[in-house]
Amino acid sequence: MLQLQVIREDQGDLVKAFKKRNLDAAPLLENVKKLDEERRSLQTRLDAVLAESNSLSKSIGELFKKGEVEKANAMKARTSELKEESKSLNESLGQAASDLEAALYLIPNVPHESVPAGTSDTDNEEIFREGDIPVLGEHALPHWELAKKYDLIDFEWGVKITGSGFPVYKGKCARLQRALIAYFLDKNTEAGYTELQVPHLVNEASGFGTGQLPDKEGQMYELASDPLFLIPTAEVPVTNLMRDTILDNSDFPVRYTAYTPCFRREAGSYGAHVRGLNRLHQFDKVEIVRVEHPDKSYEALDGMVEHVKTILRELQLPFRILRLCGGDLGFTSALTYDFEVFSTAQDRWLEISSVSNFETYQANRLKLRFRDEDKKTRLAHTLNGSALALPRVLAGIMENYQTEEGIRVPEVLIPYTGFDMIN
RNA sequence: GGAGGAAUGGCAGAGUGGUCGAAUGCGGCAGUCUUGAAAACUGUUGAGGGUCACACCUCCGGGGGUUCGAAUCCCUCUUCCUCCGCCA
Repeated sequence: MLQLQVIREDQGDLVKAFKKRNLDAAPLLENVKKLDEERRSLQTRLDAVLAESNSLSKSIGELFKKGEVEKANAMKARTSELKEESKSLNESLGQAASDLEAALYLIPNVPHESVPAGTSDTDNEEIFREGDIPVLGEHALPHWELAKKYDLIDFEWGVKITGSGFPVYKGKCARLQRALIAYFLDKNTEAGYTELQVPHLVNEASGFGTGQLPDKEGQMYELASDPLFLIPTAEVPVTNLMRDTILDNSDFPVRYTAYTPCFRREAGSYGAHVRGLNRLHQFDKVEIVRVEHPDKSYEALDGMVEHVKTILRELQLPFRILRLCGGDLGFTSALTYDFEVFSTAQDRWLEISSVSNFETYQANRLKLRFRDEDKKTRLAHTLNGSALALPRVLAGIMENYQTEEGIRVPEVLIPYTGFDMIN
């Protein structure tokens, strides 16, 4: 959530910035300002009542000590008046505070100045492209056909034991997936990220911390028997590790990587675009998460982009990088780069990574701060990215590496798979 | 799952109704000394709200209660520890 201070001190720049998101923020911001003033005025009044009550209590104590019981008892009358008053003020204050919070939750992150205006994914700005798109010929198959041909993924089995969108990977494909996970983790570790294994269930507080709650609970699976959620991404548990934390300036950079399955309830549409591995309820992903000094976060973002590039380069997959436009930018993100791999057999780009800087938006909810040079506590910046999401990388490899003899295994993965051809 | 015990500042650990935002030690920071460092000594050192700055207010695991007044008493929840049971 946005910092109140930013909204209080705003000179109209915010409204302008939110236009890129096609959002008329003026009424939202005005509402927040109004509620903030209400809250503060209630707080001031409550503080005054409590101050009087505190000092009376002290006097009463002293009077009792001196044995002036009558005087003390006389003062008690005033105290109980104050108590009533503080009780009702406190209730109003609680209401005002939660109204204010609710109003703040409605405001998305401020887009970075480099974010292009636009309404949908067609307005995203391509900033980089690399790799040769293989020529496959007419016999080329999309990955769901390849999965059948070589008996690699069983979607029906998944339906049988769970439901649609929960595929079962078999044989060499399962092995290939395991190889990719190990390879990604190794690359991330090499790049300075510390590997973590984290729980795949999180509590409510964690959902709030990274912004899945209160609005997007429909996207997460919730347990019926306990107030826990299956994680939609490793971002949630990993970033929340640092909730309610004050880092030291020397703790930067904080860099973690984690492999987890990801669970998404989102129904999605049906048709070619969600066939096969394109859209699933459960998939695997290796995530990278950073916490940075505000002065360094964009440098860090660039570093993450470069890092993902080197992985795709090694896998020899044709890819491009998009800078998301305001209309496509996630609610909590200030700047996001999407990586897409070209699938020749599907003749379309597949999103395989999303790298974002959240600036202080998540940190504000998380109360993730650091002590700066002057020893003041300030909010840190959080960033994360996929390095990488498995299913579409797998699809890209299957489709782009297919030959008459079978599916070749990318060079860098052979040490992990132990075989060089799936057939 | 059963029986006990515990939860206090970065850490350790006092504090059982007012003089407690909280002793003491360690750690951190600043200074004295030193060519420099260490040691020693001195000072300083929680977070949030509020204010031009003070004042003032809140916070001793979470929530509720008793009381003029709660870290301290009561209820409740959560978590941790010990013992027993079960189990990968």
